[in-house]
Amino acid sequence: MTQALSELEGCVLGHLSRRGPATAYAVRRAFLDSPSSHWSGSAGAVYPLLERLEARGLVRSRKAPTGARQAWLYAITPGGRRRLRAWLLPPFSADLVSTPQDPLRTRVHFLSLIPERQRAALFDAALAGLRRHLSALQALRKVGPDDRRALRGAVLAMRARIAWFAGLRREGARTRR
Amino acid sequence: MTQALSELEGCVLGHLSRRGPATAYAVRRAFLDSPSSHWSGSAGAVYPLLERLEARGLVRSRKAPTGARQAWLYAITPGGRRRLRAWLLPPFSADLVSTPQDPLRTRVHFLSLIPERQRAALFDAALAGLRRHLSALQALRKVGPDDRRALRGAVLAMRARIAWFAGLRREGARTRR
DNA sequence: ATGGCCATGTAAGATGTTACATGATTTA
DNA sequence: TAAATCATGTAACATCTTACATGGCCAT
Repeated sequence: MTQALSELEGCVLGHLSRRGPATAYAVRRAFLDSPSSHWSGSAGAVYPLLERLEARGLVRSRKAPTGARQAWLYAITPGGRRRLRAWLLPPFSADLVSTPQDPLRTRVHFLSLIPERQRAALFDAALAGLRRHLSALQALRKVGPDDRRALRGAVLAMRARIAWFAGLRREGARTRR
Repeated sequence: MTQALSELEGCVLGHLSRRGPATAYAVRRAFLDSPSSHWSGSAGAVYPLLERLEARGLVRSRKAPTGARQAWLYAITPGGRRRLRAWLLPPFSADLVSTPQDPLRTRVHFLSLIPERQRAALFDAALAGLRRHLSALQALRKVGPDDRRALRGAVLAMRARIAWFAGLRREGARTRR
């Protein structure tokens, strides 16, 4: 009962809580405009999601004119705020703190399938890509303190991945001689 | 055309490449037994996935007795090996190197919704969970060099997250006075 | 006034999950 | 030999994605 919020549902409720009532499209824009978004903000995700949240009583909608057209304006309910707080606050389930999935790590699990002499090129390509992405992150000028704090976490995560691959490359070079 | 492999497809092909022909159940076991698995190894994922791979010519199956029952034994094909190499080796697409999703970071994006006085408790709960998970990682005794290298990446990622939250807590303490 | 983009959705498909069914094998 | 577990799937459902439809708005 009282099913927990998914990540996407938490983000949508969080958006409504911070910005006030919004149309589904405005919620989509927040995802479409976010540089770090893991989700595409696709209409087929957001519209049904808001309907589900309304069926659960976490948001309420009313028809409202946006320009000359009618659209549904969604607002978070008191119950929605309670659920959002439960999503945001401890206790944190194990999958929140466990190691996030990393597609490069997935590939490292199969490194033995790659001939030794090709591995250095793989490490270098990964390092180049990781550094490029880190630069892009650091070039972001986030406005709010929330984004700033989250961005710091992303930067630290990227530095850790770079240090990891740098170590792999050193180890490979040592092994090869 | 020649659709790229998904993460799960890459893992399954990698397993078949390393271990040789296997039944769908044996592939499932690899996921079920893996401590770090992001995937559940559910039957409903693995069985149809192998059928899709066969339809694409990347694996081939034959009926074979496993004990007294018949089951499909899947083997990777030469085309499957080529595709697996393309999945494993550079060039790496942007989403491989971009910051992996972190549910704690998602929540930090909404930290402003939490009263200041409750944030320290949040940071402490996160730190406790992160440290517990790091200990569990370090307690693992992985056998192969692949797992050892991947595990090092996971440990570094966890240390980075811990350092990040430790910083957030210090910052919060400084702000509060 | 019209061609292109913005806003509001809907539909179809991909890919995962949990739950179920069922026969073989092991264990108490 | 009965119960539990293993092995082999299938089915129903959840939740994303991309692609489509459609009407309003804006710039030329």
